[in-house]
This record gives sequence, C-alpha cells and structure tokens, in this order.
Amino acid sequence: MERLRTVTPLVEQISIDEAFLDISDLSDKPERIARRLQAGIRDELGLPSSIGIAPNKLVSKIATEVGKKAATKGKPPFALTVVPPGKEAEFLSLLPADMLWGVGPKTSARLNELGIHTIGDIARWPDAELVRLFGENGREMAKHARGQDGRAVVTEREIKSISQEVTFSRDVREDKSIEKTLTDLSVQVGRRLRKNELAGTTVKLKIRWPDFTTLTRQVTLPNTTNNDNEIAETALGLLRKNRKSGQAVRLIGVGVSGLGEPMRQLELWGTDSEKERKLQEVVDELREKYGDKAIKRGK
DNA sequence: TCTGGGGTCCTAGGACCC
DNA sequence: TCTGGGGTCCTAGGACCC
Repeated sequence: MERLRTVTPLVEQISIDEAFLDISDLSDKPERIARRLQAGIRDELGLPSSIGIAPNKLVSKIATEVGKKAATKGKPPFALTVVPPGKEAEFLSLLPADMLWGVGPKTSARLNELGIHTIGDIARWPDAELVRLFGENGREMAKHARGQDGRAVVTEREIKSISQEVTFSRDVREDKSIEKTLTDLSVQVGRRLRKNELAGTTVKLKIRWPDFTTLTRQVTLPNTTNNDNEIAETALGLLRKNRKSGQAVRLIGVGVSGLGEPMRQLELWGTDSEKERKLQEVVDELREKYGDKAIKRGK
C-alpha cells in the first residue's frame, strides 16, 4: 500500500492486498504508470501483481480478475488488462453474471432461473424488470452491467462497527466457558474501540447454533461506551436472555456499532465511570508494553 | 468448498413523535 | 374518538464482499 501511495495519494484500499488508484489527473499514460508500478512491486518487494485499467472502479476490478485468471497456470500473475473508455459494456458482455459486484450465490441462482447467465444478458433486460425483481440492487445491477459506475475513489472511510467472533472447534455447552469467551471477546472489542478513539451505543450479540442457524440480538445503550466491562455485561445479559443454560453453541461474537467520539465526563472527576476509564487506560498501556497476559481483571 | 472472521448495506416491521 | 402522513430510531435478518 505504501508503494501504491508513491504513485498517487488517491488510493482506496479494499482488502489486505487490493486497492483502487485514481490516476486520472496524472499526465503519464496509464499503461506506463501501471507497468512501472508492477515492475517496482516485483523488484523492490519480490511480489507478483495484477492490474486492471478502466474508466471506473467496477470495470477495473473485473479487468484485474480477468487478467489474473488468464495468467499462465502455476505461474505468478503479472497481468495488465486495459479497457478503454467506451468499451466497458463490450468488455463485460460475455463474462459470467456473478463477476458483477453485488451478484452473489443467491442472486446468481435467481438470474440463472431467468435464463440470465452473462453480464451482457443482464444489460439486455429492461431496467424496470430488474428493479421489480431485485429492488434497489436491480437498479445497480442494470447500471453495472452496462459498465457504468459513478463511485469515486475514497481514500478514507469511517469505521461503522467493530466486532469479534470465534467459531469453536466443537459445539460448546458449558455456560462458564461460553461466558468466559464472550467476556474475552468484549475486552478485545473494547480495546480496539479505544485504540481508534471510538465508542458506540449499540452492543450486538451473535450466536450460531450447532445447525448453523444464526441469531443476533442487539441493544442500544443510553450513552456511548468503549468500556470492556459494560460491553461484556451487556453482551452477557443478551446471552442469558437468548440461550438456555447448557444449550450448545458453535459460534459466539460481540460487536459495537453506533460509533462516535467517546464521551468525556469532565465534570464528573472522581466518579466510578471516570475511575473506570482511567483504570482502563492504564491497563491498555500495560498490555501494549508487556503483552496481553501482563494484567488481568480480578473476580 | 461442509462453512473462518470482519465488515457493509439493505429491507422490513414496530414504536414513537409531530 | 378515529383517521392520516411523514420522519426517525431501533431491532432482526440476510446478501454480499474480501
């Protein structure tokens, strides 16, 4: 990502190893920029990469995948795929429908039933019909199928929620063990919130039963929190309300949303919650320095 | 892909308020 | 006493993404 930012600051990271670069304001030819970048990544970092160049994010992403797939089997890909302006729809038309963003297994299956297999098939369907069948997603699909995508490259995005979950290697029935895990997860969520200088109002519990059905239960607190204890107590409350003692669980998780700046109670120095906040600050520092095991909550 | 983890966005219903 | 419309917030679930 650092290497990418030497090309332009307009970098949108979309996963651990993928990003969009907006190079529309650079005077150099896009292909030259891409080749130079690819060579740099190879020579400086020893890594392969695939690049797609197109007038918008949607098409460039798909172009990247197409190039990557076409790379010689067993060899690391160094693909470069260019879709010039005006050629977007043509480029997409023969590709399978589920290569489109927003078309997952469910939508793909429904499209298949309608005899729609390629992106070109989607583009040929009336917009109104797609909207009727798929709602807002249908409207997006219609535009995307024609290669239209107006979304800008976004360099930073607001965090909307922070969560932690674990899948047990077996179904777990012991209340103690489940509650301990949930408490640990709450601590991790709290710590990540504080690290990002965030706090949230809504605590969500997630449970997966042995049959893989999933339940979520959330509650909105009167104030924002990033306090380990408060998150844990809230999550534990939801757990006790929604799970019978001894009932087997496959996955447990907790998340906090409704994020904003942590509440500072300046006028309440010396209150319990302020003491708690300062305590937590110290605990975070100790763990940062000496590791997770350095200090634990009693009781 | 017999199924891990962390996210975002959308839909839909209900409560509540004006 | 009943009816109406619109807006916002909350909750639950699901589709989808990497």
